[in-house]
Amino acid sequence: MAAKPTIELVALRAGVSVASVSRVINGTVARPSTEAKVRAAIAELGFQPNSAARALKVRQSDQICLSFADLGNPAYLAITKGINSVLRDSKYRLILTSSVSTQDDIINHLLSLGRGYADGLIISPIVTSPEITRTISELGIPTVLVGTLPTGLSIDNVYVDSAQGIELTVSYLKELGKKKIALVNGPLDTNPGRRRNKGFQDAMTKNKLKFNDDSFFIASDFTSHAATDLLSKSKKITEFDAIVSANDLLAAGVIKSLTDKGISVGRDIAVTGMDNTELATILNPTLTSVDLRAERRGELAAELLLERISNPDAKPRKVEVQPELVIRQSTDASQKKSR
Amino acid sequence: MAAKPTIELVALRAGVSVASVSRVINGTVARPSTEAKVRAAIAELGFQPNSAARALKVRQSDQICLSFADLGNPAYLAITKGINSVLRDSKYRLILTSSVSTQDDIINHLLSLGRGYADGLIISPIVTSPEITRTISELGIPTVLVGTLPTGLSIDNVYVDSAQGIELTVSYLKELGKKKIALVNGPLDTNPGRRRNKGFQDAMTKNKLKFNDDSFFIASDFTSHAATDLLSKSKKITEFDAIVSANDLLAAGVIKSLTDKGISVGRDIAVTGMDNTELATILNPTLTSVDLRAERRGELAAELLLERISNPDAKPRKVEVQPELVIRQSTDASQKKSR
DNA sequence: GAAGAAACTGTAATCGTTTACAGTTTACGT
DNA sequence: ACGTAAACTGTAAACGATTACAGTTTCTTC
Repeated sequence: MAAKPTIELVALRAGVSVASVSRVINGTVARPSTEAKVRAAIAELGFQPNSAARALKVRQSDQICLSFADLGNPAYLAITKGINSVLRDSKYRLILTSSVSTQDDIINHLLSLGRGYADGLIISPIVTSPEITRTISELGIPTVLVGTLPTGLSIDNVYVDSAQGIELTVSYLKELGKKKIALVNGPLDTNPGRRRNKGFQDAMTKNKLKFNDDSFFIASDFTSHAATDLLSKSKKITEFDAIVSANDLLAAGVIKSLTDKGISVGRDIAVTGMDNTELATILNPTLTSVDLRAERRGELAAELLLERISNPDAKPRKVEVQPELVIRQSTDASQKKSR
Repeated sequence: MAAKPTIELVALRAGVSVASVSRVINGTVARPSTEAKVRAAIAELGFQPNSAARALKVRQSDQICLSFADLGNPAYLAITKGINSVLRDSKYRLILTSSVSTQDDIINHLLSLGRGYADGLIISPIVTSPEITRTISELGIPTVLVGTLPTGLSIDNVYVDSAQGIELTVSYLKELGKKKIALVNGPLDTNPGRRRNKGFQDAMTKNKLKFNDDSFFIASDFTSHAATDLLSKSKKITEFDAIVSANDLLAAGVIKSLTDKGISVGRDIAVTGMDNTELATILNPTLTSVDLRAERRGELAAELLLERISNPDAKPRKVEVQPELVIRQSTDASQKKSR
């Protein structure tokens, strides 16, 4: 390996000044003849401008930081895909900071952005405390938060109303003639868990459907195993004619438990999921699920962030994405294969 | 927002020189009294050292770049998790470069590393051409390749022998008394597709099992839909007593098609998958699958890279990970729930 | 308490770019 | 062909850290 060529070497080779080389690289004015000489020298030397030096001088890193609690979660992954599709053609690189789960983790991570290694941040905190939002605001770094945020905060925000997704599900089930509807949810000490419990209560009330404490099944986490563990011991579950699950994984566990009990899902009991992941089309029967548009939220977040970066003083925006119910065999056995 | 504090401001505040501040930050010698003054000043000002300036001076970015064709693929995601778990406690940040799929993409991306924004690279190219491996070698940046590589190349490498995984599956099926075994594979113009076809042929030959062209079912891609599309029109498939699928998604499609035909998977026909993703435990019946240890490969790749960075002249290493067959209901109906 | 060694600290150069400013060349109109 | 405006180019000073080197302080030892 020869030493890496610098802009100075290129200038020497091209017989121009370093300023001219820099200008060619950055697309500012240059006479065609100069540009040609510089480009030739760059090509000959295989020159690549040092990003640290540039970052130091212009005070921007061309990097955007992504901060999620757990990339393994398909919903976050879908968000990431959306972000990536927008950023792919931009100059920005994506930095991953996964497993930032506790409040202290998050705050530390936010503070570390003061080192200037990122021009913007897309964050979806699993917990949203005032400390966190305050730190974000004080940080002064362009930030978009994916997830629901208390009103009155001036942070760009894209979110989906999952409660509305449940409402969509419940009224659809009512139309199908279902009367006894249960909710299979994950832990209530999480944002999604709380929100979905509340959403279910509201939806049931609004649709004038009866429910009580027995209508709620709380699994130990949001996985399919948690759902099977919970339901395999339960006999009560078969008294319901429809089961709303807080996500697709739980729904998979529900379907499995019911099938094992000899119940025909889609015919005897309707089951719905939430997130509309690929799993919904793989399960047998295929799963009716609320699409929370994770990938779309990712795209929007990235777009919002780019606008924020180019116009830091604009008024913060909140963008809501509409959930969408996708009907498949688990509620309607007549459905043919669909995606 | 006040202007960001610099090391100079900290020095002023602490009543010492910038050199001392730098030394305290970097943990080199300093009198306790000096250190205390500096730390106090840092805390007061909320100082965070600028990473671009540091990177420029010390010629390292504390960033590691990850280059995958498609993060959406669960296997890549698992590798990423493994990498992340190792890098979490290091000083390194992870940069994601997803969707680097064609050879030109890869080469361009490799060259761009010349800008010095990463100290190391973990790459799993979907295609491996001599141009690519040559570029990696010439680049002189510490690199670990995840995936199989022609012998004789001096690049750190971690891989799993998927053919051996198929051999494991086939001999297990033979033990079960299966005689007519089919392979459901994805496209043959991909590395995994080619490799698995070959692996199947070898395994069948080695186990003295009969097969011919009709034993190979080639889906249009590696998804469950491709498998169902392929098999729903096929009657031949029911002539087999075991079906080896090239990954879990295909296996899901296979199970679905067979179930729709009224065949009891695990009892009438055995089905196996590959990758041992979470899906294997969710499907009904649960899926016997070869674990290719993706997360483990990620961990190893990260460890290899860290060693390479700290010791650039060491001899390149190839690390092989052993595949493992996980038996579940799709081949053995007596299996109880397992994970 | 003084000499010498050891430990620490400060000054200033440096990393590789960008860009303000001043200086030079080219283009244009007459 | 000449003057002026427009377009381009070069010099040199940043950006904010690290670190060699020399200078200073503290510690040991007698």
